[in-house]
Amino acid sequence: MKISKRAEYGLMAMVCLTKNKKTISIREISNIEVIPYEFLAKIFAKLESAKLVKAKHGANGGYVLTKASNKISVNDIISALEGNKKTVDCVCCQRKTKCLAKDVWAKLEKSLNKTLEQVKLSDLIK
Amino acid sequence: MKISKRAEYGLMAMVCLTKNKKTISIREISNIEVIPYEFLAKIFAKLESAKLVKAKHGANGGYVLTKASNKISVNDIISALEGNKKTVDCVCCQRKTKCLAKDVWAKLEKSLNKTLEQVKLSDLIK
DNA sequence: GCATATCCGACCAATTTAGTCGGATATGCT
DNA sequence: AGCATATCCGACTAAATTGGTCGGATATGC
Ligand code: SF4
Ligand code: SF4
Repeated sequence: MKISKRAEYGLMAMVCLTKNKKTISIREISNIEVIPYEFLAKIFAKLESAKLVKAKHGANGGYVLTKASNKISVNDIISALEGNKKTVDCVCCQRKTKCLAKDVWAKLEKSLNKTLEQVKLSDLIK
Repeated sequence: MKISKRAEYGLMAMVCLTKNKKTISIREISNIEVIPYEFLAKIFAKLESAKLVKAKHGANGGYVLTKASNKISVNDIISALEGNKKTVDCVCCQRKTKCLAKDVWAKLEKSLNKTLEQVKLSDLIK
């Protein structure tokens, strides 16, 4: 029940991106937010394949958001970065007792997503 | 963002305990729910120090709930078992930018607890 | 006093997370 | 064209966490 560094860095970087509006390079973000450069590069690779940002190669390149910041939710970002999306991997199930816990996890996950879905990137740059 | 086995087993065991009403030993639960015995013992140690269950030593011993099953929430159980309670460990913060992400984590955690608090043990034994 | 329990701490193996490195590829600029 | 500056990509490693084990101490019922 913990947010990974990947997600934390990712969100911070996205906030950074939102504020700047122009293309900004990983190197710059890495300096501003004090995030290991190589690690941040990998995070952006994921964000890109989730189509949340797009890259511009070459000199003066970097990343920009693909959508307006009020169209991107925190949930989008977390989902793109967090590998273990499911709160519990239900292998339903060699156990003798019929499982009731499952419903709890489902409920939890739903409320989790809902909460994170409500918060848009644009809400974070006040 | 994943529920640990500890918590999953713990919840299952508590449900098991709720159904039985009498003292039931770790050994029995371990057999019924197919959970490694030694591991389950450690889980119960934590549940006990959180005062959710109490032990009876010696022959025909085992565990019972300390409170009525409608007084114990899933959140109580998870909290007792999950080490990394905080979704993000905020070391606020050597970063240059003022952090806005923090509010999101706080909000997330709050909604998380609320959701799990609503579900009582007694709701799970239908 | 013995069988059956919980209790306790150290220990270990597997997995996951965080971070690194080397190099390929794409682009802007002079 | 050629160089500097970027992203891109995969393999690799180190540290932390998780899941699980073991040996023995302690408490209790019969
Ligand atoms: S949550 Fe329940 S159904 Fe799912 S794997 Fe665990 S015990 Fe089985
Ligand atoms: S959430 Fe924000 S304030 Fe907290 S440690 Fe991360 S960057 Fe710092």
